[in-house]
Amino acid sequence: MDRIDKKLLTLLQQDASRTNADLAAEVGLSPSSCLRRIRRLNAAGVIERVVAVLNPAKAGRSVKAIITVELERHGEQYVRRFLDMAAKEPAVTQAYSVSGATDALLMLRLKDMEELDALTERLFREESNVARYYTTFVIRTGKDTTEIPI
Amino acid sequence: MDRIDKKLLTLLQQDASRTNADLAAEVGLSPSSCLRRIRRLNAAGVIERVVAVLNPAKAGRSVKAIITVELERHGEQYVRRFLDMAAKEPAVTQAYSVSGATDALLMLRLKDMEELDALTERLFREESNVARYYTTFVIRTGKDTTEIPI
DNA sequence: TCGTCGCATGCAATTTTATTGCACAAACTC
DNA sequence: GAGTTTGTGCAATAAAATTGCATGCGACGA
Repeated sequence: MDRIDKKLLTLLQQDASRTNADLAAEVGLSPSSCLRRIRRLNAAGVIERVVAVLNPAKAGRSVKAIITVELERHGEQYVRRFLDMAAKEPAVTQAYSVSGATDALLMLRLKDMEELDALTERLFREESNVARYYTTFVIRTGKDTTEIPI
Repeated sequence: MDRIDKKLLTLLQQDASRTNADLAAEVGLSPSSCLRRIRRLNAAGVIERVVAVLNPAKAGRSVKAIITVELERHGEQYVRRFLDMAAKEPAVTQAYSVSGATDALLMLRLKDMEELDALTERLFREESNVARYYTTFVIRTGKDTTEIPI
């Protein structure tokens, strides 16, 4: 993982649709050499996947909401069960168990409020071990990226 | 945006490194037709970008933290100013202003605790208009995806 | 210090993939 | 129902990725 690898990772995190020759020129390598580096990064699992990122509004998911959850029973297996259940929901994009006052945090991508209603209905029913939950809405997005500094 | 477009978007959100011919076969189109659809989705901005997603641990960023922030002055321009400042931090992957008891929420990708220390030092200095902030750590990740259901 | 080994590199040939022109068919408009 | 728009598949072409091979550089041990 030298300087060139890091540069490649930065560039690919910003735009993975560029041609290999283009990237090669930018990092100062030949296309073949550049390609071999990228393949190595792929094989090593540093690059986990290459994905298309959609415009949420144009994909009909403009509402972003965050739910913090306090469970009834806090044991590890209960937390895990809740996370598994939450992860199955397509509208849930992130599901974490967290330290602090609450047990879990969910990030949601919603079409409308009805969808939120239906979702909370499913996740927070009587038997679901949830003591309390707090819903907050994202008003403005200052930043939302998948890019990790290397 | 018919059934085929949606299927393409779903597939590309999961893996955008597949060949066009491969995708075309899966959705039941010819390569040329499939390519034109994808290009149309790109041009329309439905597909915002194509990016490489890294393995955080292998990229040396294993700590994920969430900071909720309460500002001193809550006016829109103050919130915006804070978000802009937060967005400039490479370790901040998501920065939102939110409804509810707090004003903003940040999602962080950190190398270690020192980095958190330095970051909070920068973001929450005396003059920064932050009244209070609460840091929580992600213990377990049940789900973390960029995929939006169509 | 010199020789050797391992590894990354660039070039050029090859293979694979993306792209385009074209003719045709379906849907939609007037 | 004629004309227009829009999408489609096929085949040719262009572009890109991939591979084999020879070279060069640095690390390591004799």
